Amino acid sequence: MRVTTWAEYGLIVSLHLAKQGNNGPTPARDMAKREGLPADYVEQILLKLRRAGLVSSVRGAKGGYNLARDSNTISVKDVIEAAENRTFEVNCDVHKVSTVRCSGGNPCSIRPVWRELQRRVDDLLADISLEDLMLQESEVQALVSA
Amino acid sequence: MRVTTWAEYGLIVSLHLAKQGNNGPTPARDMAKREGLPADYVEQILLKLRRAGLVSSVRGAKGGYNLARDSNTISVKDVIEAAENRTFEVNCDVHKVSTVRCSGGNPCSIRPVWRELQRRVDDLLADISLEDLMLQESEVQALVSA
DNA sequence: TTGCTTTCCTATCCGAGAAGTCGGATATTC
DNA sequence: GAATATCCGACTTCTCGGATAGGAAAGCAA
Repeated sequence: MRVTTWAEYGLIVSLHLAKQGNNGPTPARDMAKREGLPADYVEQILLKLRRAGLVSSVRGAKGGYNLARDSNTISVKDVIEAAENRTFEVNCDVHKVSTVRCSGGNPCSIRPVWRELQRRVDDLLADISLEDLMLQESEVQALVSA
Repeated sequence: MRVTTWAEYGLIVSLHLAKQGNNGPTPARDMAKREGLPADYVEQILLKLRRAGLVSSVRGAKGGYNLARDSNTISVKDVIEAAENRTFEVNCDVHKVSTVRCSGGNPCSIRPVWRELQRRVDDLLADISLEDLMLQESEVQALVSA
Protein backbone atom coordinates (compact mmCIF):
# COMPACT_ATOMS: atom_id res chain seq x y z
CA MET A 1 0.00 0.00 0.00
CA ARG A 2 1.62 3.21 -1.12
CA VAL A 3 1.01 6.48 -2.95
CA THR A 4 2.25 6.72 -6.53
CA THR A 5 4.53 9.41 -7.91
CA TRP A 6 1.49 10.97 -9.56
CA ALA A 7 0.23 11.91 -6.15
CA GLU A 8 3.61 12.75 -4.69
CA TYR A 9 4.71 14.91 -7.62
CA GLY A 10 1.28 16.42 -7.72
CA LEU A 11 1.66 17.53 -4.14
CA ILE A 12 5.14 18.86 -4.75
CA VAL A 13 4.13 21.07 -7.65
CA SER A 14 0.91 22.19 -5.96
CA LEU A 15 2.91 23.20 -2.95
CA HIS A 16 5.43 24.92 -5.19
CA LEU A 17 2.64 26.97 -6.75
CA ALA A 18 1.18 27.75 -3.34
CA LYS A 19 4.52 29.20 -2.28
CA GLN A 20 4.66 31.36 -5.40
CA GLY A 21 1.55 33.18 -4.30
CA ASN A 22 0.74 35.97 -6.74
CA ASN A 23 4.05 36.13 -8.55
CA GLY A 24 2.35 35.54 -11.88
CA PRO A 25 2.23 32.22 -13.71
CA THR A 26 5.04 29.70 -13.26
CA PRO A 27 6.07 27.63 -16.29
CA ALA A 28 5.95 23.85 -15.84
CA ARG A 29 9.50 23.53 -17.07
CA ASP A 30 10.83 25.92 -14.44
CA MET A 31 9.02 24.11 -11.69
CA ALA A 32 10.30 20.74 -12.84
CA LYS A 33 13.85 22.02 -12.93
CA ARG A 34 13.62 23.63 -9.52
CA GLU A 35 12.11 20.54 -7.96
CA GLY A 36 14.31 18.09 -9.83
CA LEU A 37 11.44 16.28 -11.49
CA PRO A 38 11.06 15.05 -15.10
CA ALA A 39 9.63 18.00 -17.06
CA ASP A 40 7.35 16.18 -19.47
CA TYR A 41 5.91 14.16 -16.65
CA VAL A 42 5.23 17.21 -14.53
CA GLU A 43 3.43 18.75 -17.45
CA GLN A 44 1.07 15.80 -17.61
CA ILE A 45 0.33 15.98 -13.93
CA LEU A 46 -0.38 19.68 -14.16
CA LEU A 47 -2.84 18.86 -16.90
CA LYS A 48 -4.72 16.63 -14.48
CA LEU A 49 -4.62 19.22 -11.75
CA ARG A 50 -6.00 21.77 -14.13
CA ARG A 51 -8.83 19.52 -15.28
CA ALA A 52 -9.69 18.98 -11.64
CA GLY A 53 -9.84 22.74 -11.22
CA LEU A 54 -6.99 22.98 -8.75
CA VAL A 55 -4.67 25.03 -10.92
CA SER A 56 -5.27 27.48 -13.73
CA SER A 57 -3.05 27.93 -16.74
CA VAL A 58 -1.92 30.77 -18.96
CA ARG A 59 -0.86 29.77 -22.44
CA GLY A 60 1.83 31.26 -24.61
CA ALA A 61 5.01 33.13 -23.81
CA LYS A 62 5.13 34.42 -20.21
CA GLY A 63 2.52 31.79 -19.49
CA GLY A 64 2.51 29.08 -16.87
CA TYR A 65 0.44 27.85 -13.96
CA ASN A 66 -1.21 29.34 -10.90
CA LEU A 67 -3.09 27.86 -8.04
CA ALA A 68 -6.77 28.23 -8.95
CA ARG A 69 -7.97 28.67 -5.37
CA ASP A 70 -6.59 29.92 -2.13
CA SER A 71 -4.10 27.48 -0.63
CA ASN A 72 -6.18 26.98 2.49
CA THR A 73 -9.11 25.71 0.45
CA ILE A 74 -7.13 22.95 -1.26
CA SER A 75 -6.60 19.78 0.72
CA VAL A 76 -4.06 17.02 0.22
CA LYS A 77 -7.01 14.78 -0.55
CA ASP A 78 -8.04 17.11 -3.37
CA VAL A 79 -4.60 16.92 -4.93
CA ILE A 80 -4.28 13.15 -4.64
CA GLU A 81 -7.73 12.56 -6.07
CA ALA A 82 -6.88 14.85 -8.97
CA ALA A 83 -3.58 13.10 -9.67
CA GLU A 84 -4.63 9.52 -9.07
CA ASN A 85 -8.37 8.90 -9.10
CA ARG A 86 -8.84 7.85 -5.52
CA THR A 87 -6.87 8.09 -2.34
CA PHE A 88 -7.45 4.63 -0.98
CA GLU A 89 -8.85 2.10 -3.40
CA VAL A 90 -11.10 -0.52 -1.82
CA ASN A 91 -10.68 -3.85 -3.59
CA CYS A 92 -14.33 -4.74 -3.00
CA ASP A 93 -15.20 -1.94 -5.41
CA VAL A 94 -12.44 -1.86 -7.99
CA HIS A 95 -10.28 -4.98 -8.06
CA LYS A 96 -12.78 -7.53 -6.85
CA VAL A 97 -11.37 -10.87 -5.73
CA SER A 98 -14.33 -12.45 -7.51
CA THR A 99 -17.72 -11.14 -8.50
CA VAL A 100 -19.45 -13.76 -6.37
CA ARG A 101 -17.54 -13.11 -3.18
CA CYS A 102 -17.64 -9.36 -3.50
CA SER A 103 -21.25 -8.91 -4.55
CA GLY A 104 -23.46 -6.94 -2.23
CA GLY A 105 -25.49 -9.99 -1.38
CA ASN A 106 -22.61 -12.09 -0.16
CA PRO A 107 -21.62 -11.26 3.41
CA CYS A 108 -17.93 -10.55 3.95
CA SER A 109 -16.46 -9.64 7.29
CA ILE A 110 -13.28 -8.26 5.73
CA ARG A 111 -15.04 -5.58 3.72
CA PRO A 112 -15.78 -3.28 6.68
CA VAL A 113 -12.06 -3.20 7.42
CA TRP A 114 -11.16 -1.73 4.04
CA ARG A 115 -14.10 0.62 4.18
CA GLU A 116 -13.07 1.96 7.55
CA LEU A 117 -9.48 2.23 6.42
CA GLN A 118 -10.57 4.35 3.50
CA ARG A 119 -12.63 6.55 5.75
CA ARG A 120 -9.74 7.22 8.09
CA VAL A 121 -7.28 7.89 5.30
CA ASP A 122 -9.68 10.32 3.67
CA ASP A 123 -10.43 12.03 6.97
CA LEU A 124 -6.80 12.75 7.61
CA LEU A 125 -5.95 13.89 4.10
CA ALA A 126 -9.01 16.09 3.79
CA ASP A 127 -7.95 17.86 6.93
CA ILE A 128 -4.55 18.99 5.66
CA SER A 129 -4.42 21.98 3.33
CA LEU A 130 -1.65 23.26 1.11
CA GLU A 131 -1.42 26.23 3.41
CA ASP A 132 -0.61 23.85 6.26
CA LEU A 133 2.20 22.36 4.20
CA MET A 134 3.84 25.75 3.85
CA LEU A 135 4.87 25.48 7.48
CA GLN A 136 8.14 23.96 8.66
CA GLU A 137 8.39 20.17 8.76
CA SER A 138 8.29 20.07 12.55
CA GLU A 139 5.23 22.32 12.62
CA VAL A 140 3.39 20.14 10.13
CA GLN A 141 4.33 17.15 12.21
CA ALA A 142 2.82 18.72 15.30
CA LEU A 143 -0.27 19.71 13.36
CA VAL A 144 -1.11 16.34 11.88
CA SER A 145 -0.45 14.28 14.96
CA ALA A 146 -2.93 16.36 16.92
CA MET B 1 -3.21 3.37 -2.81
CA ARG B 2 -4.55 -0.11 -2.26
CA VAL B 3 -3.85 -3.44 -0.66
CA THR B 4 -2.60 -6.21 -2.94
CA THR B 5 -4.08 -9.68 -3.29
CA TRP B 6 -1.21 -11.00 -1.19
CA ALA B 7 -2.69 -9.23 1.77
CA GLU B 8 -6.29 -9.87 0.85
CA TYR B 9 -5.81 -13.58 0.15
CA GLY B 10 -3.62 -13.82 3.22
CA LEU B 11 -6.47 -12.50 5.30
CA ILE B 12 -8.97 -14.83 3.68
CA VAL B 13 -6.96 -17.97 4.36
CA SER B 14 -5.98 -16.86 7.86
CA LEU B 15 -9.61 -16.28 8.62
CA HIS B 16 -10.46 -19.63 7.09
CA LEU B 17 -7.99 -21.34 9.39
CA ALA B 18 -9.28 -19.40 12.36
CA LYS B 19 -12.75 -20.74 11.66
CA GLN B 20 -11.44 -24.29 11.46
CA GLY B 21 -10.35 -24.08 15.08
CA ASN B 22 -8.94 -27.42 16.19
CA ASN B 23 -10.25 -29.58 13.37
CA GLY B 24 -6.74 -30.75 12.56
CA PRO B 25 -4.60 -29.39 9.72
CA THR B 26 -6.29 -28.05 6.60
CA PRO B 27 -4.57 -28.67 3.23
CA ALA B 28 -3.79 -25.59 1.17
CA ARG B 29 -5.51 -27.11 -1.83
CA ASP B 30 -8.77 -27.62 0.05
CA MET B 31 -8.73 -24.09 1.33
CA ALA B 32 -8.06 -22.66 -2.12
CA LYS B 33 -10.92 -24.64 -3.58
CA ARG B 34 -13.35 -23.66 -0.85
CA GLU B 35 -12.43 -19.99 -1.11
CA GLY B 36 -12.22 -19.95 -4.89
CA LEU B 37 -8.60 -18.85 -4.99
CA PRO B 38 -5.72 -20.07 -7.19
CA ALA B 39 -4.21 -23.04 -5.37
CA ASP B 40 -0.54 -22.58 -6.19
CA TYR B 41 -0.76 -18.95 -5.24
CA VAL B 42 -2.39 -19.69 -1.91
CA GLU B 43 0.39 -22.13 -1.18
CA GLN B 44 2.95 -19.39 -1.64
CA ILE B 45 1.12 -17.05 0.65
CA LEU B 46 0.84 -19.72 3.32
CA LEU B 47 4.59 -20.12 3.04
CA LYS B 48 4.99 -16.47 3.95
CA LEU B 49 2.52 -16.71 6.78
CA ARG B 50 4.38 -19.70 8.15
CA ARG B 51 7.74 -17.96 7.99
CA ALA B 52 6.19 -15.08 9.88
CA GLY B 53 5.06 -17.54 12.52
CA LEU B 54 1.36 -16.99 12.02
CA VAL B 55 0.49 -20.47 10.85
CA SER B 56 2.07 -23.85 11.47
CA SER B 57 2.28 -26.64 8.94
CA VAL B 58 2.12 -30.42 8.98
CA ARG B 59 3.84 -32.11 6.07
CA GLY B 60 2.91 -35.31 4.33
CA ALA B 61 -0.38 -37.09 3.85
CA LYS B 62 -3.11 -35.86 6.19
CA GLY B 63 -1.03 -32.72 6.55
CA GLY B 64 -2.00 -29.12 6.11
CA TYR B 65 -2.02 -25.83 7.98
CA ASN B 66 -3.14 -24.60 11.37
CA LEU B 67 -3.23 -21.20 12.95
CA ALA B 68 -0.07 -21.03 15.04
CA ARG B 69 -1.56 -18.80 17.72
CA ASP B 70 -4.94 -18.10 19.15
CA SER B 71 -7.09 -16.06 16.77
CA ASN B 72 -7.43 -13.17 19.19
CA THR B 73 -3.66 -12.70 19.30
CA ILE B 74 -3.29 -12.28 15.54
CA SER B 75 -4.10 -8.86 14.11
CA VAL B 76 -4.92 -7.85 10.58
CA LYS B 77 -1.69 -5.87 10.67
CA ASP B 78 0.24 -9.05 11.47
CA VAL B 79 -1.24 -10.82 8.47
CA ILE B 80 -0.65 -7.98 6.04
CA GLU B 81 2.92 -7.47 7.16
CA ALA B 82 3.52 -11.18 6.73
CA ALA B 83 2.02 -11.25 3.23
CA GLU B 84 3.35 -7.94 1.93
CA ASN B 85 6.25 -6.52 3.87
CA ARG B 86 4.61 -3.40 5.15
CA THR B 87 1.10 -2.15 5.54
CA PHE B 88 1.62 1.39 4.30
CA GLU B 89 4.85 2.06 2.48
CA VAL B 90 6.23 5.57 2.99
CA ASN B 91 7.95 6.75 -0.19
CA CYS B 92 10.47 8.74 1.83
CA ASP B 93 11.87 5.42 3.04
CA VAL B 94 11.43 3.02 0.17
CA HIS B 95 10.78 4.68 -3.19
CA LYS B 96 12.53 7.98 -2.64
CA VAL B 97 11.72 10.74 -5.10
CA SER B 98 15.42 11.55 -5.04
CA THR B 99 18.17 10.86 -2.54
CA VAL B 100 18.81 14.57 -2.11
CA ARG B 101 15.24 15.60 -1.43
CA CYS B 102 14.49 12.67 0.83
CA SER B 103 17.66 12.65 2.92
CA GLY B 104 17.26 13.24 6.61
CA GLY B 105 19.07 16.56 6.36
CA ASN B 106 16.74 18.09 3.81
CA PRO B 107 13.57 19.48 5.34
CA CYS B 108 10.32 18.31 3.72
CA SER B 109 6.91 19.35 4.90
CA ILE B 110 5.21 16.51 3.02
CA ARG B 111 7.01 13.76 4.88
CA PRO B 112 5.05 14.15 8.14
CA VAL B 113 1.84 13.56 6.18
CA TRP B 114 2.92 10.13 4.98
CA ARG B 115 4.33 9.28 8.37
CA GLU B 116 1.09 10.14 10.11
CA LEU B 117 -0.90 8.28 7.51
CA GLN B 118 1.17 5.19 8.16
CA ARG B 119 0.66 5.57 11.89
CA ARG B 120 -3.10 5.78 11.59
CA VAL B 121 -3.34 2.86 9.19
CA ASP B 122 -1.22 0.72 11.47
CA ASP B 123 -3.19 1.76 14.53
CA LEU B 124 -6.44 0.65 13.01
CA LEU B 125 -5.17 -2.62 11.59
CA ALA B 126 -3.32 -3.58 14.73
CA ASP B 127 -6.54 -3.21 16.63
CA ILE B 128 -8.50 -5.77 14.62
CA SER B 129 -7.93 -9.45 15.34
CA LEU B 130 -8.88 -12.53 13.37
CA GLU B 131 -11.29 -13.35 16.16
CA ASP B 132 -13.03 -10.05 15.47
CA LEU B 133 -13.39 -11.01 11.82
CA MET B 134 -15.25 -14.17 12.74
CA LEU B 135 -18.22 -11.97 13.61
CA GLN B 136 -20.95 -11.02 11.16
CA GLU B 137 -20.21 -8.26 8.67
CA SER B 138 -22.50 -5.78 10.42
CA GLU B 139 -20.91 -6.53 13.76
CA VAL B 140 -17.42 -5.99 12.40
CA GLN B 141 -18.62 -2.76 10.90
CA ALA B 142 -19.88 -1.56 14.25
CA LEU B 143 -16.66 -2.65 15.92
CA VAL B 144 -14.21 -0.87 13.64
CA SER B 145 -16.11 2.37 13.35
CA ALA B 146 -16.09 2.76 17.13
C1' DT C 1 8.93 -50.58 0.37
C1' DT C 2 5.88 -48.59 -2.62
C1' DG C 3 2.77 -45.47 -3.43
C1' DC C 4 0.07 -41.35 -2.26
C1' DT C 5 -0.52 -37.03 -0.29
C1' DT C 6 1.04 -32.85 1.10
C1' DT C 7 4.27 -29.24 2.28
C1' DC C 8 8.43 -26.91 0.70
C1' DC C 9 11.01 -23.91 -2.39
C1' DT C 10 12.81 -21.83 -6.56
C1' DA C 11 12.33 -20.42 -11.06
C1' DT C 12 9.77 -18.62 -14.37
C1' DC C 13 6.00 -16.31 -17.01
C1' DC C 14 2.58 -12.79 -18.21
C1' DG C 15 0.01 -8.56 -18.29
C1' DA C 16 -1.22 -4.25 -16.31
C1' DG C 17 -0.14 -0.24 -14.99
C1' DA C 18 3.29 3.08 -13.17
C1' DA C 19 6.75 6.11 -14.87
C1' DG C 20 8.44 8.67 -18.29
C1' DT C 21 9.19 10.32 -23.40
C1' DC C 22 8.00 12.37 -27.79
C1' DG C 23 6.02 15.05 -31.42
C1' DG C 24 3.24 18.14 -32.90
C1' DA C 25 -0.86 21.48 -32.56
C1' DT C 26 -2.37 25.76 -30.55
C1' DA C 27 -2.01 30.06 -28.16
C1' DT C 28 0.46 34.31 -26.59
C1' DT C 29 4.17 37.74 -26.25
C1' DC C 30 7.71 40.62 -28.11
C1' DG D 1 7.73 35.53 -37.40
C1' DA D 2 10.49 33.86 -33.69
C1' DA D 3 10.40 32.40 -29.15
C1' DT D 4 7.93 30.61 -25.32
C1' DA D 5 4.25 27.82 -23.27
C1' DT D 6 0.42 25.15 -22.71
C1' DC D 7 -2.20 21.34 -24.67
C1' DC D 8 -2.89 16.48 -25.74
C1' DG D 9 -2.58 11.96 -27.40
C1' DA D 10 0.34 8.29 -28.44
C1' DC D 11 4.04 5.74 -27.48
C1' DT D 12 7.89 3.40 -24.85
C1' DT D 13 9.97 1.28 -20.96
C1' DC D 14 10.10 -1.26 -17.00
C1' DT D 15 8.65 -2.80 -12.55
C1' DC D 16 5.88 -5.72 -9.99
C1' DG D 17 1.58 -7.88 -8.84
C1' DG D 18 -0.44 -12.09 -9.84
C1' DA D 19 -0.03 -16.58 -11.16
C1' DT D 20 2.03 -21.07 -12.90
C1' DA D 21 5.30 -25.07 -13.05
C1' DG D 22 8.09 -28.63 -11.44
C1' DG D 23 10.47 -31.08 -8.60
C1' DA D 24 12.54 -32.25 -3.80
C1' DA D 25 11.62 -33.69 0.87
C1' DA D 26 8.48 -35.44 4.39
C1' DG D 27 5.12 -38.20 6.35
C1' DC D 28 1.08 -41.71 6.12
C1' DA D 29 -0.90 -46.12 5.03
C1' DA D 30 -1.14 -50.67 2.95
